[in-house]
Amino acid sequence: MLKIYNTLARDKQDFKPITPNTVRMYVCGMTVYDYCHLGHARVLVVFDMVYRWLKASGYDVTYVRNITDIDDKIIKRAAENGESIHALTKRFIAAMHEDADALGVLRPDHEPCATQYVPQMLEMISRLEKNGLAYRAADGDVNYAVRKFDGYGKLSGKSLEDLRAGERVDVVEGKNDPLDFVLWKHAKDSEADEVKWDSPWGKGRPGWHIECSAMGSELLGKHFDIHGGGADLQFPHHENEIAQSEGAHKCKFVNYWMHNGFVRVDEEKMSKSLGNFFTIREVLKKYDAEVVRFFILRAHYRSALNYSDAHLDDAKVALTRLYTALKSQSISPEPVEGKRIVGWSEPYAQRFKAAMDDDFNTPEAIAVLFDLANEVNRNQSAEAAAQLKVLGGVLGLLQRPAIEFFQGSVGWGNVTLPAITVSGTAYQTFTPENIEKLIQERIAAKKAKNFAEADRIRKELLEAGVMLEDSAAGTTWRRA
RNA sequence: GGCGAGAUAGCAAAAUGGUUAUGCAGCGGAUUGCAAAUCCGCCUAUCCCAGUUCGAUUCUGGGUCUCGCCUCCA
Repeated sequence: MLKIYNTLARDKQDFKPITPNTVRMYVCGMTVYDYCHLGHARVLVVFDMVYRWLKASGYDVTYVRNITDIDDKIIKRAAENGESIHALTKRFIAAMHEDADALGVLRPDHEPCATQYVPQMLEMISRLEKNGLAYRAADGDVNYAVRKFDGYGKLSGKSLEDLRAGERVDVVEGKNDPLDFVLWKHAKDSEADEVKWDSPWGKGRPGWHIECSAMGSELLGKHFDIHGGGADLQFPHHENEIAQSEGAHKCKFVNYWMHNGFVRVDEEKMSKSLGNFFTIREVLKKYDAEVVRFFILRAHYRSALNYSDAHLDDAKVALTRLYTALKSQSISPEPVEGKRIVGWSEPYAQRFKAAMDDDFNTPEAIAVLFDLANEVNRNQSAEAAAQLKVLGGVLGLLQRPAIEFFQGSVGWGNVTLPAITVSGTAYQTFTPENIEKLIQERIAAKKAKNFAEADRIRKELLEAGVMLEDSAAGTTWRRA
């Protein structure tokens, strides 16, 4: 049985869906005003893994991941760029999709944009007002009256007293309580029409938290199974979502709250405000996207994950070992549209499943993959290789032809090298064809027992980034 | 200041009241023309101090250090 660490309970709990065999899951996605960084990559990959595991476990899953396409930062950035909100968000939504696709992240079933759900948000704010939980402030904003909601703080483990005692809660004019948060922001004269919607409280735009409550209940119902996001959303965002949803609908909002840990740089949280972030596309220039995905899944989703080139290098070598095992065997039958039935009764698969069922313990599941690779290599087992590929596929890994992983398909047909001259011919361009010719030259040299020449070719290719490997079956190459 | 999470070998990272995690690196051997890859074997570990226990890295208490949330943040 699947166990999930529930932030609400601060403990692992048996997962019991509200409706048998179905899971309804909502994850807080991106605010689209800039490129995604590695922290975003982690949320994308982690919950993609959760989504895949739930499906592999036989659940009928509805996965919603929202897009915040209206907020202060977006307005500010659009103004700075001198472009419309829509043009800005459209651009970064496309960029986000590119990044997510590269990382092997499946598209969610729904990807709602906040601006498309303003009526549902207004409806919810009206309910809150009716239930005595919202009030109109002097400045025209509509705020949520936190102290009127019994149980505020149950997710984050904070009490209103603790929060008020905190040094960092500023008194904000217009709020009855410093902790009250905005549901509806009144329009300002300086703002473009594009960010103004009509409402019973005058023109304005939604506060940040309300979109998730409104879109969640619209697409998944008032009460659903799983809600996820980065650990920094636990408070206040998710706490406020609970207050809004339960305050409006008077029923439980979400059964299981999941939060992934941060990506760090030098033991510090990677974040935009600290400026210590690496965008996904930046990293993908240097590292294969699957290596990045593997790097993320190699750590447990709740623990901190330190980013560094050394760690990515390490992940690359480790993933190479898995692909090497796959390369040695011809795997048949090929998966049909990525779907192959997993034989869960097999011992390795059982260990894999037990690991995944234990709060998505991907490091343990990946350890099983390495044991399987050893099995493949030791016994030349095509069966083990097939299983390795299937189980890897459950994590969204190992699905490319091994040769593609080793030789890569991007960007190096045109790289010019210091010429490697063999038998009077100078090879100066880095193409698979030239590499193949050099391999043939080397084979000829070897046959002639001219090992010095054979070693020279191998060495010069290695310096150019191509590693040759001899085996009984012939010589193969891979990117070093 | 309030609340919370964590400290595992050279690095990364799981698990566990007693028995090999796993990957990388390192060492020895097999294999190879030499390498690489692979296989076999080996080496490094549980922050500190008490307590519970036949036995603790694992449980309890205290300490030290690190990180996070309390402000936008995945």
